[in-house]
Amino acid sequence: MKIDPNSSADLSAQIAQAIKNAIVEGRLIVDERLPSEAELADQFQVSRPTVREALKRLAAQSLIRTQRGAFGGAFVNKISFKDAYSQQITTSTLLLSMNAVSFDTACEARYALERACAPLSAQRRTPDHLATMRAEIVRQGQPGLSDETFCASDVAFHRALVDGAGNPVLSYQLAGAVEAMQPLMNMITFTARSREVIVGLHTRIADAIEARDAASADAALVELTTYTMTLKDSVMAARAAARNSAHR
Amino acid sequence: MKIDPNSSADLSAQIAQAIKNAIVEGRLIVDERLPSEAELADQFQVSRPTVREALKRLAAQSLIRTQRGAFGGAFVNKISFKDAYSQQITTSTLLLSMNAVSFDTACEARYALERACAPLSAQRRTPDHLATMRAEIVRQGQPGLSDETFCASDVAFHRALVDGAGNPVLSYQLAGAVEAMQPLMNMITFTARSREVIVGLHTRIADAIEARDAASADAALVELTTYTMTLKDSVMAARAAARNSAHR
DNA sequence: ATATTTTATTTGTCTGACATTTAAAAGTCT
DNA sequence: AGACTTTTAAATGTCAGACAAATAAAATAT
Repeated sequence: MKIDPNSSADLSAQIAQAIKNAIVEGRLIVDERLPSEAELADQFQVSRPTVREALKRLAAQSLIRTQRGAFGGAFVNKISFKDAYSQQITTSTLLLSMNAVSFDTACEARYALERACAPLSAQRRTPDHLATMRAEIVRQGQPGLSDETFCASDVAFHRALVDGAGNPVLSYQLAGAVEAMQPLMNMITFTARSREVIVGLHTRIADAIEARDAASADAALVELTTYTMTLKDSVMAARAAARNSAHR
Repeated sequence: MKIDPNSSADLSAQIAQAIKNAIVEGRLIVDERLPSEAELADQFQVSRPTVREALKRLAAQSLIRTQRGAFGGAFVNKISFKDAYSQQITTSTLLLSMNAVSFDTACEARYALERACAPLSAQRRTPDHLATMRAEIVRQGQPGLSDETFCASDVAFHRALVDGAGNPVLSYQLAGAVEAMQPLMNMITFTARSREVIVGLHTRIADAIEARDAASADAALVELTTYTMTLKDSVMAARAAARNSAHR
């Protein structure tokens, strides 16, 4: 592992990259201990604070974990699906908000991916997944629910659907798409009528998944996609109208 | 923004989290300048090195960028699709290798997601996407190609297919699934015969996308999924056989 | 008016020190 | 001998102060 002191990049960034490469290329394996900070400083010919900044960069990506005390140190971290989930969710969320991704684009992506999971979920869902879906449907039908709570339940329903596919890689990929949509969904005010429609579609989806009927699940998801988009259009139109009348 | 000096977590981790929350919740907006390191150290009642470690954590996640000099400092970074791509690819790749995700699981996820893109790609693909796909098909047919180069071309082909959907969110989500599969695909030795089959299926996919025929594209993708899995099975079987005979 | 130099500010890096945590090793008691 | 306690060494976490390097604004010179 070498670094170039004449490069324009920060030393700590170079060191972090060098160690990251070693991990990605398998030269450092899970749970292997890195040299101590003092030894790394020696190897790279930099000071300990610089090494520490590099290690913090890696820790922020869950690539290493550190432990204090004798026989402590920095260890190559086995990145868990949970770590990867949360990373993906924050990245996706910021990506959508900062790049002003349109509701339609995000919505299309989300439901396209979800439809990819539905046939597998119809095959493999367990009673647990069905129970979660049914429970969320009940919650969504309760009166007096805030829009935020309704949205959160919506996310939980769809995550159960996705998890039903029994493929952790799919669940991981979908986590970003589904959760990152939530802030956008929160902009919608759900009337009693629209909640009724959504609960109806959720019920059809749950029924189809329970009956292992992939085609029906897909059809209901398509309808849900369309309905979500028209719902957003009408909410936007209503707001525009309210703004116009207020300005006169 | 407050931190708890009695918490078990590192001060730098707490500070990073506090600033991250401010960004995610929109209290700090894109291109806004954070206070200087000295001011932050003052605010949080810690030393400058500690603040710096916190900032490096954020920089590692592309949440901020720093600039030296007068009127420099740390600025909230607009996370780009490119940033998000590369983060997702390394995370996905490590997730697969460290958690010993089976070839079948990763493969299933990848093709399920890709099939989700195909109908959209059939609708919206530009001549550019088609040209890329055709060019990669030609490359894949050339003799004397190493397995690695063949795999890389395979990835390029499928990325063009995905990008054809014209939905950057989908492209971003798929980048992880497609690229992270590459190390697993690299374990396969592609015989002349198997390359011929794959090129044939790729041609059918490109033809279908060109003809805006979503159903045919889907059918070809399903065949490709099945074929990839049987290919991997036969490679594994051949290796097992070789091991057995060598041991006798 | 333009070009150059100066200056102030800020990040990047280094040195050295002390605090805190932790597990192994040594010691003590029953 | 075995169980408990104390000591110790090694490592990360934190701090203070200093200097280097970059950079843009301000001041100066042409």
